Amino acid sequence: MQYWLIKSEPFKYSWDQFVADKRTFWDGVRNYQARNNLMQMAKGDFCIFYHSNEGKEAVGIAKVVKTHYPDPTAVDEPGDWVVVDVSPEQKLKRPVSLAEMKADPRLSQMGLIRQSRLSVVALTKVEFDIIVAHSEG
DNA sequence: GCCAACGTTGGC
DNA sequence: GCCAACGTTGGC
Repeated sequence: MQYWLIKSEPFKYSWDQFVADKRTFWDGVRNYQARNNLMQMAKGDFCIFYHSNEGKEAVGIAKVVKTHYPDPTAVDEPGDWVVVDVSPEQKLKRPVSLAEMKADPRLSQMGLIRQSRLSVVALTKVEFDIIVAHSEG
């Protein structure tokens, strides 16, 4: 079991849209590191759903329901890009802001903060649990 | 709107 | 294969 954080601009694809869809394929990744992370995702892995730009906060938890397959939106593009299927697991009781995560020294090493541009980053179970704890605190 | 960080591209 | 130039992302 692994843990991840996936970023989306709410303008492009918001948590509410995700919940309405019940399931989506996570497309648009055009970065090799992020793609490699997608390829490592296993069925049942949990992902923190993070709103970038607008909001800048973790808003929910998604679950990987299908492992990687070719990105249907990238068939005409060079490179082998992939997507995974994810479903909403639960909404966080309250969003956890980036400022709050930055303020927690236990999260200072997490991928989101170390490499803020990466759209799919790995989390440790500890980091995942800390974020969830913040949302309940 | 600016800027920092980082990835990608292309000339050599 | 190196490195400068450029583009993109995302926080502020």
